[in-house]
Amino acid sequence: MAEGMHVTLRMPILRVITLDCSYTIMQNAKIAQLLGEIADMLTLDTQTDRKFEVLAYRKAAQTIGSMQEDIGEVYAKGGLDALMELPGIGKGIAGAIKEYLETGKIPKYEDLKKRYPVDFATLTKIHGMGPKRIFRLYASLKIRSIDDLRKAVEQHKIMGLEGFGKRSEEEIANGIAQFESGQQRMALGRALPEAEAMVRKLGGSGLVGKVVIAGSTRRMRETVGDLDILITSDEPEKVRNFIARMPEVERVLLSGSTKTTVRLAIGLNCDFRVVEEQSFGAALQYFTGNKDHNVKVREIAVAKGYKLNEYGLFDKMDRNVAGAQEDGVYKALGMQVMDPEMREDRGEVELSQRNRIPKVIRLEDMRGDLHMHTVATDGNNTILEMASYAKGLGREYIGISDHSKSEYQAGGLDDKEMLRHLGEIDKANNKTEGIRILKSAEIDILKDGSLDLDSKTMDSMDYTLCSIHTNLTMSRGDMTRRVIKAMESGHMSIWAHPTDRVINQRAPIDIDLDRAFQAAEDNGVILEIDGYPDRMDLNDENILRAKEYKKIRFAIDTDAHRDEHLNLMRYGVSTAKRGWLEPGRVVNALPLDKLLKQLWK
DNA sequence: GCCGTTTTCGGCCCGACTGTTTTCAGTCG
Repeated sequence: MAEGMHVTLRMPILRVITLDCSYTIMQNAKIAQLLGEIADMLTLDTQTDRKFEVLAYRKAAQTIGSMQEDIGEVYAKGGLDALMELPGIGKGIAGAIKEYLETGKIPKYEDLKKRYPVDFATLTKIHGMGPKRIFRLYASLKIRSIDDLRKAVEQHKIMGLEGFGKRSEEEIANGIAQFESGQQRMALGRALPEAEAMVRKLGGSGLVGKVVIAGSTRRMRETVGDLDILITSDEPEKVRNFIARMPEVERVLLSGSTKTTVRLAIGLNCDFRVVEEQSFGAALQYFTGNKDHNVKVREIAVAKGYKLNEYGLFDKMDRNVAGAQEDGVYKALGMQVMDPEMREDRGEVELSQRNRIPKVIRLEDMRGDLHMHTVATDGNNTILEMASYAKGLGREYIGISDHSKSEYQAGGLDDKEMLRHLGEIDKANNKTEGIRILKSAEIDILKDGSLDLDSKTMDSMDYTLCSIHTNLTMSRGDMTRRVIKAMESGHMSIWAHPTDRVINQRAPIDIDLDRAFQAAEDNGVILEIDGYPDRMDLNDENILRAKEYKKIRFAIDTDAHRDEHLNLMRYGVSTAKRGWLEPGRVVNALPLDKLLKQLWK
């Protein structure tokens, strides 16, 4: 039966062990690096064409580098067979991994390294440097490391070498500078508004037809490496000039007839691509999916006798079958269209061929927002102002959740102050129509797992949000006990921003999430997806993992500290989409009466 | 080296841009 095919689908993300233990990730990263270097070195073999062997090593490196489960554990549990289950890993590479896990060395790597004693892993990270150029510099100047390279650039030894000119040397100098300034991926919350500002300007220029954001920004990944903006225009030359003069643009890196790449002042590259109307949908599809998603979609096209590229879907006679609309491309391939957030090759390609893409939460589903602050603590607006703004956004209810007393830097409230504040919420409710204001608080889970307010105070709220703000560096065991104790108190409705990570700034707390999720399920604790762009916590991978606990419910909140922050709901919803969360699991997608029944079990 | 709903052999996604070139290699996404 066709149903039996389910089990053959690879959905590695669903059995993910996330960033809990940096040690194991380090080991994966090391193996990925070695396999990548093998690929680099094989590239240099001029005797035989090993193009596809190189490709195989790269794919394997990619698989292991992006795995969240410890590769050593996979091997320990299932041996070579388990390794060969992984995409792109067959007998040969599985053997190499086994060798590394048991001896710390891969013989093939050691052999190649004798011939090419060069730090490919670092040097290939410099923009414009690939294996061939690196090898040439080694062969002629004995450059082995980034330090060697820097010296050679400073002494202008590179220009004049065969295949290198003045421009190449400048490019390398720029590449080194950029590498050393630590080219970190940028938080979505910073990159997306920048992209939207440029889209607005281009849209108002009178030079373009369509202008939209694509790439990882459209997929709403929590961090982005660069921006992609897609444009249709009859006047591509003028568009190029317009882009070069936008104040956001620091300098133009390259500019051709269809593609312009610029460095933005905020420290991010942005690709602008100009395409014809009839190719717009194909280009949007092409520049939105992640690499693996796109490879799979193109393979489906090939299997059906088509060719798919950014210009359209073409049959054997090179006739255009689809391309103007993105949906049209998927439909012509017999695929169900899925939201951009899902295009990460986490099983969506296979499901879409069988019309089985789950219906995930959408912004329109959100009826309320259960986490926000007011002037009573560290917010900027009053209860009434927040309610009025939320009503303008179409929310049916909000929950006011100011801080408890341990958050003294935020002006946290003690029991007496909190009770008075709850009275203020009652008054505000009486003055407001068309939206219900719920009584809550963001209550600290203290070091010992107790909660920061009296039971009596908490009992007079509609629900509680509980979270950790202090003692973030406890051991895994202590942290896990701390959270579980709070969950078992009977006074914890929602676990707010569970892992406490701040994107690009603070690592998540060390906690056994599986035990915590189990306790949440047992005690009816709702998990928050905090949509504040610095947090986005739970993140996509942890949502995928938590939703496997079938009774766990979620809340998607903004953690707003001023009224405009209530618009940040889209970050939370997109994160939930990336976690394949269905609306039935989200409590604040429920109407008020149903929500109230859910909040205290 | 990997992989299989046209294949266990013979394929492997596809195109843009640049610099240093006299027709293309290297790199990137």
